[in-house]
Amino acid sequence: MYRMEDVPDASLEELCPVCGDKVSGYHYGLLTCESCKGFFKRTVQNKKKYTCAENQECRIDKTHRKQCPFCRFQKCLSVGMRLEAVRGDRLRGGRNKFGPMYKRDRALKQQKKALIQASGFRIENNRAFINHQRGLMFTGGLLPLPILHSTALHDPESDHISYQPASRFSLLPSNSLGPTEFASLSDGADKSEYINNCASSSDGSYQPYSRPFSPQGSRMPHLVMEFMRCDPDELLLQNKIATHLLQELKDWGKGESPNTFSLMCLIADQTLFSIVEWARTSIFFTHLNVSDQMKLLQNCWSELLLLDIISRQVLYGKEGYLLLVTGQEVSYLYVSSYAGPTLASLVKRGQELVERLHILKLNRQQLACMKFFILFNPDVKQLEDHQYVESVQEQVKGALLDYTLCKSPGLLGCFAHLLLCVSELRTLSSLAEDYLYCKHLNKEMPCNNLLFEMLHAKENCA
DNA sequence: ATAGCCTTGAAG
DNA sequence: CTTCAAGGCTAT
Repeated sequence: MYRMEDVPDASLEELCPVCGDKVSGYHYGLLTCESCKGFFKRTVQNKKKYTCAENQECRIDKTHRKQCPFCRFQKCLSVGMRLEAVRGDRLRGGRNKFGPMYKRDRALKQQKKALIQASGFRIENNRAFINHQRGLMFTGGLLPLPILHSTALHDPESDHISYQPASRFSLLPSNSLGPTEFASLSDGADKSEYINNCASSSDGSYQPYSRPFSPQGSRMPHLVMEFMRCDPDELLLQNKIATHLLQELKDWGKGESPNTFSLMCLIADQTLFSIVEWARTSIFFTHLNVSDQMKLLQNCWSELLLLDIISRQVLYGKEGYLLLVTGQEVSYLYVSSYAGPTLASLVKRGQELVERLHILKLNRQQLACMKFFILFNPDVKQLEDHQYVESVQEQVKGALLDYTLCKSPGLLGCFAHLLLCVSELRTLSSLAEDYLYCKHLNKEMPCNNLLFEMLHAKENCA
């Protein structure tokens, strides 16, 4: 019996993010199967136009992939396959500019594997995950984790927690490129490099999400595209936070491990760092002076943190489980057994919000807008550049409205519902802050961290 | 049209 | 030289 880490090339054990078939290598930006590689090539080379007979949401898997080329191609694009990697000149052989990216992705996977080994996680067989979602708890798992393991209520036999294989997410989404790589992609006049007109904006900058074959009705406002560029990639984030967490755990000492609550604080803290980093380097925010930046972040950190958690459930989560930023899944059964009444009701309302956003079919584009909407809150007191913040929020609102109307033309209420969700989020975040503050008063909170500082900063403002 | 296998050729 | 992701070929 093979263990995952003994398999010669684990990357080939992964599944095609488009259809779930066996991966044959890197093709057009990421690991895919041979058939989707061919399909993507044919489509782009021959400039094929497909239409969907259904509602543009056909399920694409190994058996159904032939049925709707429209949805298959949509999925190709949405998981991050690159139009630019299909050569306009049909030149054969050699390498293109994606080479270094593939190399980096390999290194990342290697690192992740090492991480998983070091931490005692057992990665699940992806095939098992796709085929037997129901039975997973009993078959795939075997996961007594060092993390999330210290509460007496957790029974390792019942496998409430499982490791979430990263390959469910797009492995190399368009926005995982660094700035230098953006530059190198956009100025490519290489003879073997096919830059599609539609993939480059008029100012020459790279626009990952514009697509030449986009169906009518999903044209993306320019601003939404800008937001998407600022949006961190889930897999990179997962790696970063998992790495950090492991380091912290090592520092913690061998003997005792932190309790579940402390662990959650560590994770929240790291997430908060990533949120601040996101804001710090984002469009519009960089134009503000530091003082206003601080005020905005102190105002909305908990909303953004909560939105991060909730959106993860909507976009990637599965029923009955809480998906952590580290990729682990925690059964709600476990959560509720652990939580007191306050936390339990928070979690319940959170789940309801997840459900509402799920029904609204929240996607990453809308999420990106919501984050900016929350960040640029003109209600924050004593802003030096109040007018600017207000105008940004108006622009964000406009972009979200445009995008949402394009996306679901029939559903006028969709936009309004999203705003209602933002408002519910605000309520929940305020409750969550209260909860954390109580924890702090009871001296149950670790306090040398950003989470604690944020909690404190607001208290001083109020 | 699809998808498995083949050939090519610049980068390392 | 070897690698391996690009395009090409062809039976289904």
